[in-house]
Amino acid sequence: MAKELTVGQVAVRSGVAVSALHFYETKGLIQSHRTGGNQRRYGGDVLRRVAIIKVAQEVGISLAEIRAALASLPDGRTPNRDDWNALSQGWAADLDRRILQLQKLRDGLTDCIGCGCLSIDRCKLRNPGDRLAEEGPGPRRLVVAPSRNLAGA
Amino acid sequence: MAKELTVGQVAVRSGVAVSALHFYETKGLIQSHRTGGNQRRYGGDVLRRVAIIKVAQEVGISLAEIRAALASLPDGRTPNRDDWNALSQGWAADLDRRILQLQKLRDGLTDCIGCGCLSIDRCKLRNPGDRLAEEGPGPRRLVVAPSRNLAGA
DNA sequence: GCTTGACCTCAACTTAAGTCGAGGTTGTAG
DNA sequence: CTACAACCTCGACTTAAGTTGAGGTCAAGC
Repeated sequence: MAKELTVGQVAVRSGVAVSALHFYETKGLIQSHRTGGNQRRYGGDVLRRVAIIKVAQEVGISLAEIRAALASLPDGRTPNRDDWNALSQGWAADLDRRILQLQKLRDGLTDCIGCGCLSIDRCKLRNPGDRLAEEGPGPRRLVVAPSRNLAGA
Repeated sequence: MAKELTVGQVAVRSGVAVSALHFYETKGLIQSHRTGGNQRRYGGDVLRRVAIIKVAQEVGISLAEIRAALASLPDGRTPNRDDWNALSQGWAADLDRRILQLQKLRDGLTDCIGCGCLSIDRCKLRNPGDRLAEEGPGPRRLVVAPSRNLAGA
């Protein structure tokens, strides 16, 4: 068997706090088995998983979505290159969408804020791409982080 | 005087919940004066301010940063086009940085996750642009939302 | 002049992604 | 075999950006 890692070792080698590793485990993002004394031991692939988690987070993906994506990895065997590849495909596509959205936003920003046209009702920034189109008054749903559903990727 | 608006009217016309308007006021993002009966009344420019707040949020700017930026607007007079323009300049620049960062991330994603090179120590995604370079083990500072300081804009 | 809807304050709750500390156990080096 | 570092669980705390509700007041139409 490959060498097993303790939480502390994983923490050092992944650059993630022990508390975060515990947290990820409670959220089902990583797994461990326990020694007789109830201490966690990790297989080598946990480092890869943690790396994926951090990269995905940096890209703006929530832990819930990451969990869903990681859940699509094979359960029995160690994931191979194709498995990881499938993951990255979906995220790269999502990233593309997000980049496009930001570009649209940037292009509209100067126009909209700067020029005085920001009229709330017909401004292209306030209503980007028709979303939130016509829902009447009252609170809109929270649209701060515009990441789409990519759990199925 | 231009017509004054109640919170409810501002809520309907801006598409923001009354509770959010109260919240923005406690945070110093908008102001009101009060009637004899202690009810809020807003000037017309509040709609503009709220619009800016929502647009900026969509772009990923925090309320604290928005507050700082709005604080740079003239206090006595109603902000004019140039004032708003100065605001948008800084944010557009920040947006550009963010877009570039995301593009770098996307380019690295397939390479890094897909190809099997994701080695934690020397991966270009795990250490994008040298930040977080060498700080030893232990918890890193929170770097989930990579927006830079733009309060001064 | 009263009823009803809009408004007021304040405190508690929410979610995400963890951190921190207390109090107790394990494992390993000397 | 003992000391001490590393581990365990659990609950409370943090920040952002609000929402929800309780308990009470204001204002406008009939």
